[in-house]
Amino acid sequence: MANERILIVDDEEDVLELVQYNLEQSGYHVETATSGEQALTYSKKKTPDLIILDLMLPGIDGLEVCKQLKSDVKTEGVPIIMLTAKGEEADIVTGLELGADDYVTKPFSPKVLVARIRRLLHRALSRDLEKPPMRIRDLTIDPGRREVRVKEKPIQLTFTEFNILYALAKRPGLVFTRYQIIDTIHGDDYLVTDRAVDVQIVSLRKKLASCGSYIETVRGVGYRFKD
Amino acid sequence: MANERILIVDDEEDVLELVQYNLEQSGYHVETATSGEQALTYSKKKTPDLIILDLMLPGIDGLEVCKQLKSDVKTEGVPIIMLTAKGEEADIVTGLELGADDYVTKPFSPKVLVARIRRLLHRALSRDLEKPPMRIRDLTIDPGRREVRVKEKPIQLTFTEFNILYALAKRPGLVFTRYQIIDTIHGDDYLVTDRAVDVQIVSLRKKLASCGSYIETVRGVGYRFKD
DNA sequence: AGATAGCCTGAAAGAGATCTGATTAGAAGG
DNA sequence: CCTTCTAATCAGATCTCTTTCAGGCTATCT
Repeated sequence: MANERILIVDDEEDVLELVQYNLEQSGYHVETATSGEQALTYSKKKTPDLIILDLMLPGIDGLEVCKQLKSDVKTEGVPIIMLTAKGEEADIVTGLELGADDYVTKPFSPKVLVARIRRLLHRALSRDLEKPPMRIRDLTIDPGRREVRVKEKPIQLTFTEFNILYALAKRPGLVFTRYQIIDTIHGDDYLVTDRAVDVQIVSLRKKLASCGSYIETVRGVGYRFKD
Repeated sequence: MANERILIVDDEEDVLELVQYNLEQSGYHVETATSGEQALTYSKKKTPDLIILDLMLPGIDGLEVCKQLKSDVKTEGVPIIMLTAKGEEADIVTGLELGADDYVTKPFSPKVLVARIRRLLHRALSRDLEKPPMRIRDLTIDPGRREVRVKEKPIQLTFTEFNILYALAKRPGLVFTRYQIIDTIHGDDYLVTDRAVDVQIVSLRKKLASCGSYIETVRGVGYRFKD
């Protein structure tokens, strides 16, 4: 409960200030970004607890930001509140489809915004626990407690190993290139060789023992989780 | 992997060399241009897969080049990374509005640049990966999972086999010469005999079994996918 | 500070895919 | 039916991609 970090993304200074003031009054820690890039970069580096996202942004627009955040393991769980101009119903619908959690139309009352924030943060806390474990034959992946079991026996995975496994297992059959894997796990410009992925895969397979073969190599392309 | 062609536009020789060296190390095929005019001419002749564009150029400046590229059907889809001097925020914003996809401020680290390039190229590529499977009578081609099925039975294809089949099947009825096939699979200047294509076709047909005849030989010209 | 765990790199070994060049089979045209 | 092309085959040579390993770096904990 202590002092959640909220990221506000908007290119208008006045809006930023207004919101920042109100949120800080309510006891939140506030960070700001004025462009889609900034928002993405920041989110991937220091995952905030909630994001307030203006849809009208120069460069990468809000919807795109939303989409990217929701497709990255690291940030997919972060609640997003969209800020939209009145009469942009189409955007609202798209945004919600892309995974945004709520929206507020401009002009808005700070009180309303704070109320929405409180609700979402509250919900987010309990949601992680609700994420049901996935079962794939002998393998159980529990994203809530970040635990993996092979034939009911718990396996110790490191942070990265877990993320890779989870990312692959969420889309069984789909092939991921090494760089796609890197991008999903760490931020976008995370500078590593693709060899790093191989090494993680190796130790994953080793730890998964009899389930190691669930991770298939697709020669010339990347890896995938067996369907 | 498939040797993407990257065009670098900058009037400073050192920058060109530095970038060219690093990109070639990373396996890209690099072309250079030292003026806006050159850049435009080249791009229209041989559409590159990505353009790195310095904004400070003699003659037609970078922003103008960007605008023209993005307004031409042939090149509008090509990702553009702008190179800007520090403190030219205004240009960055204009550039992004004109449709540029990313920017890097000078001086920059080659590693960061390579990471950005990779990201942009991926984005273009993964669109392809998420395409829905194609069905042609008994044959199913699923680009996302790089899997082919004949009468619902999965067939193991190698990297090249899959690429050839997919390329042909995307344009049924259209005849491809052997060299066109090579060009689509590997980069433009990939030096192999056209015998290599025959061999791949043969093993493709063998693996496709009853669907093998979907690939027709066009005597004296090349191959095509039966319409 | 020293120790430990996690992660990344680069080289080398191993597995597999791909290419070549010679040869055989098969079509087209006279 | 015979000639002349082009396509299909094949097996070994070559090249590429993956796996594996050892060493180093960083962050964290003691």
